Amino acid sequence: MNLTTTETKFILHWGEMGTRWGINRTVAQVHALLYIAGRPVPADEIAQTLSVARSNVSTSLRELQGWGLVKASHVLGDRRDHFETMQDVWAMFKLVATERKRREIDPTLGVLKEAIAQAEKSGEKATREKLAQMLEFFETVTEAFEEFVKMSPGALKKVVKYGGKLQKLLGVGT
Amino acid sequence: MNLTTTETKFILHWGEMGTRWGINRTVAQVHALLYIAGRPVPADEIAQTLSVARSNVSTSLRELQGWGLVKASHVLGDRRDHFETMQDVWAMFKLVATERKRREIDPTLGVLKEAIAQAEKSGEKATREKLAQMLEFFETVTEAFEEFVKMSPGALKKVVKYGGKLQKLLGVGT
DNA sequence: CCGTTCTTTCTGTAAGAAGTGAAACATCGG
DNA sequence: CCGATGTTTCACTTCTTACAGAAAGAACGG
Repeated sequence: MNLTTTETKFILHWGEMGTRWGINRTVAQVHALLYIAGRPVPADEIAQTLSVARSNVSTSLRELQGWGLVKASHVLGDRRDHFETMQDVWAMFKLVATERKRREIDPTLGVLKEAIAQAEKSGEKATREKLAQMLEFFETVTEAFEEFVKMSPGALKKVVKYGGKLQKLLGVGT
Repeated sequence: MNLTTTETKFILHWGEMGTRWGINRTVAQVHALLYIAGRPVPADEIAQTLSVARSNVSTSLRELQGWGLVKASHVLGDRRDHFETMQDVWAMFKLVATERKRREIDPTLGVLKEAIAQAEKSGEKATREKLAQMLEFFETVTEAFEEFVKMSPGALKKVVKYGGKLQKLLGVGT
């Protein structure tokens, strides 16, 4: 697959973004490539296009499949696995966000709850209080987030549009 | 400073969380420590408590100050700088989120816009369209996010509480 | 000023993550 | 069942980042 300069620029940037958010550069690049391609691509073609080892692509694809971002598909007359990603950006985001919540936020909630119980038992009042505040924050944001990802993009846009008014309606200041 | 097991557990977990989100482990630990301490702490005490090099603490504090999360303060009769972090979790979150948006999302919007213009010029219709969708997504989410951080925690809770009803009110499905 | 205390910068080392290529493994057609 | 094709796993290398410790740099007290 031959990339135009535009496509290359996008893929490289996407890779950088990935690293900043704790996602492997190659993984992010593979995903970007599949998004741009918009069709099932065989692994070796990905490797060639991105100039990375075939094995590296294999690992990255497995990772992406683990996130539910990529699925394997097949093309008639071709034994090779092909891979494609969803073309709906909002759906992509939901997947990743939900999965990260599950993998990272939920365990954090657990740790906080445990720590609070422990602090309670050993009479560490100040620490207990701080952890409780943190827990409350996480719980609120988590719930808000869950409402958020339930929305359709259209709904989201309306909420943004009327956001200020809604806040007034609810009688809460900024 | 002597940490209880509860505090240690929290600080270690916070460090891990940091690494998963592209934040240096020590930086995150220092921040957690200051949050738990809830009072100005001198750098050498931080180093001792976390068992890291004094220089490492210095770098981490500088980083945290860059995020606006930590500020230096002074204690009468002590020449050493002391450092403290805000105790309001919501405020902390706002700071970090806003700053990350500035450092990472905004440049991404720029790259996308450039790439779209370029794709337009060179007639890459499909690519242009995909990038445009991505840009639209980012813009919508960014706006939503801006409404979000404007809210007080109280407002947020109400929105969560009435979230479903609001969506119905707006006539948008899930 | 000069010694003391505290802070930051810098350089080398160590730890960790990412990536390659070879080898093992699987699948399929004939 | 065997050769061909495609995929994954694994051991090793490379690259990056984090960290420690030394040295340099400030700030202050006397």
